[in-house]
Amino acid sequence: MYTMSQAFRLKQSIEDAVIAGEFLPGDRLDEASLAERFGVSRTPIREALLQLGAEGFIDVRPRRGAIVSVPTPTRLFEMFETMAEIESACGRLAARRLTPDNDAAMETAHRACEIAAREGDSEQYYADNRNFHEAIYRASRNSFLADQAFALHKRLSAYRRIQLRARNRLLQSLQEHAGILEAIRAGDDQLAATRLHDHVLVQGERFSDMVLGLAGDRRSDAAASKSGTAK
Amino acid sequence: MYTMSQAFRLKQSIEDAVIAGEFLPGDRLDEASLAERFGVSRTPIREALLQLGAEGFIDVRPRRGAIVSVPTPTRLFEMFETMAEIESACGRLAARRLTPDNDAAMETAHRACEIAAREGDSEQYYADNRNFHEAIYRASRNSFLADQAFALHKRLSAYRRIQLRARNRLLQSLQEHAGILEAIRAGDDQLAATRLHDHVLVQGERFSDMVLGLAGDRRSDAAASKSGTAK
DNA sequence: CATATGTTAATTGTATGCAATATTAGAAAT
DNA sequence: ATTTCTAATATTGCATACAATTAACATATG
Repeated sequence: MYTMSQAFRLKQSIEDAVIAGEFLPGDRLDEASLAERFGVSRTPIREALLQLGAEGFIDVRPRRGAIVSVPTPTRLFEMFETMAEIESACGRLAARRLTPDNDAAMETAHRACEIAAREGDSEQYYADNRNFHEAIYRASRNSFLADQAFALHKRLSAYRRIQLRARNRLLQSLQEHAGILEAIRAGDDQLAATRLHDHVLVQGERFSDMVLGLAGDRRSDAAASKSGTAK
Repeated sequence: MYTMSQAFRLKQSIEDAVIAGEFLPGDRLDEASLAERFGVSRTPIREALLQLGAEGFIDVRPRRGAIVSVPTPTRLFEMFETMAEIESACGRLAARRLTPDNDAAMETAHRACEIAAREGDSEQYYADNRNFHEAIYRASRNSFLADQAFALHKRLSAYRRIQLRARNRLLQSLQEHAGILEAIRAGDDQLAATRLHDHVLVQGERFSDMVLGLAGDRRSDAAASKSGTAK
């Protein structure tokens, strides 16, 4: 099936590049250079950028070009809080509807995380962690909710990656995963929801604390627009 | 400020037309006729369609054009279930964080619903109902979550409208609103969440029952792709 | 030296043309 | 009459050209 449009492939490529950290928040994505880089005209590039903009991945300001979104610390916290609520919902449903297939998928992903954590391989853990969370999304047996969850997960990946650098955070994360699995398997939807909520939100809180440089205050976001500039 | 691009205006216009029911699920949105209708070239039309596609409002299939999405009954149920979870989250946060402004906004919207319901004006209730729910989204004091909620609310509007036609449903809906408000004001986040969840999900369940033509089975969605065709 | 202003350069927005693909209509065969 | 294959038709995808707007820069002025 080689019937896929260029614009769609480009959308994927640009998204991947952003997720991989090749383009940092604040970087400009001008159509001409991207067109040259991918060996196409501006048209499919534009179409890809507009779609990514509609998905919230990047900011496309009329007449002023596209940049990788630079959320304020407050906004970032809100995004993590929303992620926490959505993942909670997935866990709640998963606890009620768990099937053997979904259980096995979560187990496999969890085992992979365990290995990566033991070896302190944060890059690998980052990948396995994504699979673990995706397995939970699917276990909700609500494919629409799962899609929404995964989309937001991707949008936050740039920030989560930074958070998972610390080694002890890796082990703590793994332990939380175990607790989540336990609750889902016990069919305790309430507990699964709160454990997932806390697991996700602690990342967001730690991250915005990190960005703010001070703990416990998420109101002051004046210094937000000063981050990353293109090389 | 007349600096807004055509593509953006078109996106809004097409979205409005879909929400207003001018284009029904399944209707084809071909670039040429839309271009003629709006007096522009295909380019900005294409850009608008691609953006709407990225937001999930319409389906753009490569080389096969765009159509207004035709969710299967199962998919529709999943969307309502997701809406229920997101609205729950909004209500839960609102119950914890309620401010006088947000309280007043909800009250105003609720009063408007009350009048429309008493008069049996379902078209008016439809509009006021949207405001009421939007007031709850904002009361969550998480603007990102509120945006997500509103976006999904818009996507479902075509289906909710049909549901609200019945008069007794109007009065029941209003009563549920009262209960939701009560729980939020009492600061009972748990109760607010479950009441909102049930309020939203009952719509989804009733609707998919309606689509299926049979109650209690949401598995058989074979007849899904048979709905609306362009005139 | 800082600020304002006018001109130039760079970038985005839209239109048009052509190529590639899908859809439809028609003819032929069963 | 129904099905299948082929050819005509229509529609989408991409490239290019031009127009409109913004950003950058130099120059003048306080």
